[in-house]
Amino acid sequence: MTSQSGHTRDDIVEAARTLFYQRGYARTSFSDIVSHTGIQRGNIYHYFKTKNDILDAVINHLASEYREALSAWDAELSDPKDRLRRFVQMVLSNRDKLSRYGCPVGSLNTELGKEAACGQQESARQLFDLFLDWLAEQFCALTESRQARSLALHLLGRTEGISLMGHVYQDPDYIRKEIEMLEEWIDAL
Amino acid sequence: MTSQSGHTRDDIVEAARTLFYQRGYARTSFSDIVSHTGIQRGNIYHYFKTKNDILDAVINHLASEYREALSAWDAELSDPKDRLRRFVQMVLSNRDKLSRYGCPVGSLNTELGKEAACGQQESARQLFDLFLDWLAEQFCALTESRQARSLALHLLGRTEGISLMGHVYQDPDYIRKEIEMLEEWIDAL
DNA sequence: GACAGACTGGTACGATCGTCCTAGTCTTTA
DNA sequence: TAAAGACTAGGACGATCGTACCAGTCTGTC
Repeated sequence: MTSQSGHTRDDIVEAARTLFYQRGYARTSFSDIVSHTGIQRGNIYHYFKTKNDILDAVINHLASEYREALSAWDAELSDPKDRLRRFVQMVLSNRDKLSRYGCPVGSLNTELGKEAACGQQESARQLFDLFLDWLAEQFCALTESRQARSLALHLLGRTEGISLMGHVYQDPDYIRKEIEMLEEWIDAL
Repeated sequence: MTSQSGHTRDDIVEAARTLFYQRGYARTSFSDIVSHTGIQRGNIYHYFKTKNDILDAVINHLASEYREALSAWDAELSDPKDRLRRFVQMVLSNRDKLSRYGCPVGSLNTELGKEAACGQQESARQLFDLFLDWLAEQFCALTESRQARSLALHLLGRTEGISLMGHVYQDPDYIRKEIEMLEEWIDAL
């Protein structure tokens, strides 16, 4: 392997991503990552100086993953409404995980947005920006408007609310019904 | 004082309530509570055996506070729609705190809903139940329906989504506009 | 085949965590 | 006024936290 880092680094990021999602960042310790990967403390330290750096890598990993998904949708669908439908469809198809652990982006932002966290609210917010900008583009194509961003924020807020309540009440069926309402909302645009 | 506990206990609960809200439960330590109240460790331990017990007390404190507010609204307003408007109005008037720290109930549930938390998701969920049941009552009076609960869940989800996005983007103005939309939704019921 | 640098595995550190104990003080009651 | 029990203050406990260091191994290059 000529380029730096191999699968070991990826393993750390992947495990951390899952643990941060399922337990939250604060409740996940180095020891948790060690026991879930078999990779030793010092070895992890070789790739990341601090726990914060791991969080950084996880966020970047998520960001590129989401970017890929969005550009795949762009390539796959040309109608802005279809793209919006694809977006809410994602919530629907993830409803089991969402009702178990909540929205990865939403819960991460909620945690990092608190005081005296690690000061990475901005990085986490970028994950929202990714979707926000993409959604705004679609709305812009539908209604030539300065309110495209408002519509994007509205839709994001709706899906986040759905994820949160679906998580609290562990109710995939509620998610399904709410997503149907969102689809009707998109149709009526 | 004949009854057990005086203001000391209340001080602990009040400080913990604020700290848990602003920093999250996991990131709040005994030392934080000590330094924010001036009450010594051992003294706190006299009232609460574990940190979990403090959380319990905080949740109960919030619950009774919310119950009071709801019954005050019941006494003050008779029209179900007015009551619903009062509910969303609460979000509006709290928009500064909401955009700074998020929704107390929502963020607490998000944190406690994670794996390997302290197993108090149920207690935290009761805070939602409080509002959910009350909202369902109002919807029940509007439309004789089995879907009153669905409507209540919908409204709660909307407000939680608004709180979350308003928090992430620290945008009280977004909250204001979204609340206006919710008011129109109530009017059109 | 030896040198450099990426990588691994294990240990040790100081700090802080939540918990616990205990000696002393205040308040109530008989 | 003395005994009882609620309350306070402070320190100490073991465990675990994130961080740091280091001695070995693997691997690619000249």
